[in-house]
Amino acid sequence: MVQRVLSSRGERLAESKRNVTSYDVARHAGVSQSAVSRCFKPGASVSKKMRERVMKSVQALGYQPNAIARGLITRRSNMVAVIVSNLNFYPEVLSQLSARFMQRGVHVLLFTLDHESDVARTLEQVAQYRVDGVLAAAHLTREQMAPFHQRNVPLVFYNRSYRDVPVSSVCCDQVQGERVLVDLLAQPGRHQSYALLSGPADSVVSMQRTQGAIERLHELGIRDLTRVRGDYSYDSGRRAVHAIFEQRGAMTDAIVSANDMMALGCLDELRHRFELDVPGDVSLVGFDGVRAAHWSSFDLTTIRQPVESMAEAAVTMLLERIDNPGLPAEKRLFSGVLRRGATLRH
Amino acid sequence: MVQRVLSSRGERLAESKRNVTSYDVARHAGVSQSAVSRCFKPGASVSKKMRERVMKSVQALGYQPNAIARGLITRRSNMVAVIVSNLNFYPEVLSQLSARFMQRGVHVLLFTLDHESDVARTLEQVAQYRVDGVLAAAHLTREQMAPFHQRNVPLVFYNRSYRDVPVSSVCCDQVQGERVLVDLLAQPGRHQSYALLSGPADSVVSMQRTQGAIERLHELGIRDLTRVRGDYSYDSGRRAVHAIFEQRGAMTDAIVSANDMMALGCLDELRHRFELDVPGDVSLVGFDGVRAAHWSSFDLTTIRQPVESMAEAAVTMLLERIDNPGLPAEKRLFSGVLRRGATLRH
DNA sequence: ACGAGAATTGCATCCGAAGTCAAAACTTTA
DNA sequence: TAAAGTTTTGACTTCGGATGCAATTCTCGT
Repeated sequence: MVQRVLSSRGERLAESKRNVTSYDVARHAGVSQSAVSRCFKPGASVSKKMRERVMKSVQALGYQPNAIARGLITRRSNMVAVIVSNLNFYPEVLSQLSARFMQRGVHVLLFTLDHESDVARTLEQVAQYRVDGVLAAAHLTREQMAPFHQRNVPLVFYNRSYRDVPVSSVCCDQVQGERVLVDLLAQPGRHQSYALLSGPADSVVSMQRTQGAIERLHELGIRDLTRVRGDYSYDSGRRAVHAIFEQRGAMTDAIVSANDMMALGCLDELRHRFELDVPGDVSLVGFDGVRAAHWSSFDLTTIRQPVESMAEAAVTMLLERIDNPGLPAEKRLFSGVLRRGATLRH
Repeated sequence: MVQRVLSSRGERLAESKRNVTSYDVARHAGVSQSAVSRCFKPGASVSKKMRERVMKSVQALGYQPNAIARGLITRRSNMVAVIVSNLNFYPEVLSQLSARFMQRGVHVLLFTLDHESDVARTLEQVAQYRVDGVLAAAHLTREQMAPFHQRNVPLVFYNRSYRDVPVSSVCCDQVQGERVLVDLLAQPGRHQSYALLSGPADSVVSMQRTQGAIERLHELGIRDLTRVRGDYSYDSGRRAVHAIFEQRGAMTDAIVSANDMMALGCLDELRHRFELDVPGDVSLVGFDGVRAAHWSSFDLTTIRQPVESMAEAAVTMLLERIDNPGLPAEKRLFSGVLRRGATLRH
């Protein structure tokens, strides 16, 4: 009994809550549905009187146009998919992207990928929502991009560039950044023995940074270096110090880390576990310019990625390509900005 | 001439790229559109033969059901809005929420609010997209929630609770957490002079934490304390140390910070600028349990919010209410977990 | 092989807004 | 004031998939 009562009440509620549609507004205002629709289209042919009348009914009924229905007929969802590989690593980027999209009235459908997630299924979902464009801060294979190209859905990559695929991207110049760092480290007489701490094997960014460093070290005649691999995390940075010292004894006096997080892990482990002085005993450089690198406990020497400019560029590129599907793919490369901290020996 | 050719090519492209619909599949397979639709509805009445035939055409044409169109007819967008006030402050939360929603096949429409953003306009957007539910990790006024209640859109708050409004929320018990911290600090003979560093004036969480601390200090007979205000950031933590010492000279030997970020700022400033020993000269506690609090440079004593459990609870509560609109509002309160670091004098 | 009953399929309609086009209302001009 | 031109307005169709219902096909028992 109670159940029956509740359920009938639920039904009545359900009915009363039915969203008001443009038809409801039209009826209330005594005009046609088209008229209501036109009142929400900027630049449409509507008389002042009509607009007032309609708007009054809109207010009265609390009408909100249904973006889903609109999207169906206009074939424009006004949404973009933002795909990020792992939020923890660089939250600023997402924050920047989101703010800039919102500011331009574009909505963000967020997709996060971690190691367990099924990329194919995720991309299927992206496709099903008929987003107007895709901003990917994650690695996609060529096959995975193909559907977007076929459907003419603009795709912009953030910090992933594909040498042979004509796809738009906004990147920080990883190679050049590392070269700058290596040049600093390798000033004559400064350091004897180098270690290179790279990121996960499947990270193109890590690969580029590592390659950039190696390349420049080679050019400078330094071929002998310890190499270890981490996973971009603070903890892996700590572990890496052990791995380095195991390979070389405690000779190493310069560490090049593929990102800041690991560099901070190294720094803490060097100082607190090994009781070494940085930069006195070991010099250390990172890459990214995360907030914590600036903290006075660390004051890390690093290359700061110009996140604001890059986010702005990425958002602009994507929206331009949505408005103008004919635009060719374009790669924009931003230089990182050297931040001289106190983790580098003089 | 070239133009003409290109444009005609463009048109053909444009046509060929027109998304394939269930009608296209139906025609290709020689069945009705309904049949195609049913093949995508789990548990629908479809014969094996039919399903095979349809799926073959689906493969052949690369058909992807249009989630927008589906949403229009089913009145279920399968999207929830996640509203976060500022990504920088606690990225883990968003990461957790996103992963858990995705895992359950629910899509996340992300809205970020900063101080400049127009909350009303943002909420209007949320409403227009007919999301199935809203998860808010941001402060909303009662008036701002009202439309969701009226439309029966479930709303769950993350770490904001409203005393007098029957709205669902998942919170960490800020008050209890602070009491635990204060009890630790205030063990007999440990500290002489307390300072309280609170967060932004408009943060309810900060208010609760601050009140919790004050309350317990009062109960313990400690009424005399320095109070300063920060904005949750590391830098404001650093500045706060100056403000505290200006008010009291350097007497203060216990600082209660309303969050970890500010606590880390304090810690760095105390150690590196004031060359004080923590915990030797000053004890310090934070709140949140952010990653950096665990780093060996800091090893902060704090209360860790059980982010995983809270995220899981929030997601579950929201989805339950979407499936079952009759469920009453519910407030779930999680206790924080004390993390004993090394910033507290013995 | 036939008919009752169950399982499958297709037709028609709906969701809610936008766009097309012709009719209606309003302006201007002679 | 009527004709011609301009602006507004409304009827109808469309977007793409879901669903109630009737028609069809398939099972199975006799």
